[in-house]
Amino acid sequence: MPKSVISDAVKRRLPRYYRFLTTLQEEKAERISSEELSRRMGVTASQIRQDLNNFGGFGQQGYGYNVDKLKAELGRILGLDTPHHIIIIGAGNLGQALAGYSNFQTRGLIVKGIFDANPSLVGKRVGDLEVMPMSALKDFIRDNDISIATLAIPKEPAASVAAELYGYGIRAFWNFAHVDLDLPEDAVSENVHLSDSLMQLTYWLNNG
Amino acid sequence: MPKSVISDAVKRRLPRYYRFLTTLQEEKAERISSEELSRRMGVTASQIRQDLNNFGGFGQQGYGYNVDKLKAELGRILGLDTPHHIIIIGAGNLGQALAGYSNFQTRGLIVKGIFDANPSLVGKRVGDLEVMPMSALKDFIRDNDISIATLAIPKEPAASVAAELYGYGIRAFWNFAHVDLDLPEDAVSENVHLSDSLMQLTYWLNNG
DNA sequence: TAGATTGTTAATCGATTAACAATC
DNA sequence: TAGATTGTTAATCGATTAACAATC
Repeated sequence: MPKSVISDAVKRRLPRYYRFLTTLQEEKAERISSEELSRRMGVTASQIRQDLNNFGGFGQQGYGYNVDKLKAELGRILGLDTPHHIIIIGAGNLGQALAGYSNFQTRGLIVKGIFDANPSLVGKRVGDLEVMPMSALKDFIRDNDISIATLAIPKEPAASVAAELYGYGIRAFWNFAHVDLDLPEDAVSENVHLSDSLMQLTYWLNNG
Repeated sequence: MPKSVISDAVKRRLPRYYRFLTTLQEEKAERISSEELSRRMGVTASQIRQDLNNFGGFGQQGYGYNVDKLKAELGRILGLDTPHHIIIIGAGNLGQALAGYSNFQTRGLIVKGIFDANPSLVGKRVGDLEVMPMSALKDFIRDNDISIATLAIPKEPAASVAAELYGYGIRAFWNFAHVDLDLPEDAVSENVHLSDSLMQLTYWLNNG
């Protein structure tokens, strides 16, 4: 199903479609037209149809899209139909917050472990997890089928920690460290640079 | 200085330039050419020059860009030369983590207060702040020159809380609630939808 | 069937890249 | 001055929107 190449812009819109479909489902809507969805989402109907047709013809002429079916298709495309096991590196405030983020569980995203290099944090309870030392990483990743590592650590250790995790087989990095990771070709990172995001607001406050 | 209209794509790249300039400064680099910067950042030199020239000619032919000057200019454009006062709504894990986020202070972003609707959290110490009740919002905003409100709350109350804050004069919203805010024209929100971001990774794991 | 709405091709728009004259 | 590198215009590329034939 991944035909030719899907542009990054399209990929980044998929979770938003998924979110609106979830809302429609909660409203017990059975079907939705691209026209009606476009009004709700504030994008063009044309874009919705183009985006979806990158992955297949999920609609039906004269009818529109079946809400349940389309949501299931999007979930499948987004990889939400199979569970993913996640670890968090860094048990500071942010790491702890992410460990308890309830939105994940509902999407098959399971936080299996949390680690910290600081011995004084090791053993601390975080939700129903216990902070583990970095020395436990290798075995834990192997034994728990971990596919995503979250980096909730300062920028200085980020590169070497990422390299270590790569060595243990991790290929997907969710990076909150304020630095861009330089990873091998077969790995990918999604950056959440919080201060970059906040600067969009200070920019706007400054430049109207 | 905000000539014509700056595209969103350009605006979103500015913090990344700023970050690389900071690194160059730490390396005591005095000047940088668009060519050398392009190599470091993995973008084209042409794009760098185009982007910067939206705001003015900060370089010099035959020399390149002065690191200190360019960083200062970018900081000014991003509104980092004047302090911004921020409040955080929601003193859960995420709100607390954001309250303690040290990257902000260095950029003139000052967290002045944190609020929660849950009475059992009110009075709790978070760093050197104390959680305040929602009833204190109005006066606090007026007395502390608050320009940005961070929403670290569930999606259900997000719309009404944003409306309340708008009523108190807030025009910039940093939104972590998993919903898109519908704000009046003269306000702006920057969304940080964490699970949307994580889904970029599950997508990738699924579709290579 | 007729009406509605998709899937898809074509047209437009905007963003990125290339090229080069201006100039330090 | 000659060499280097910007600022900026022109060319290309890609993404968005419009249009409409296909079809449920």
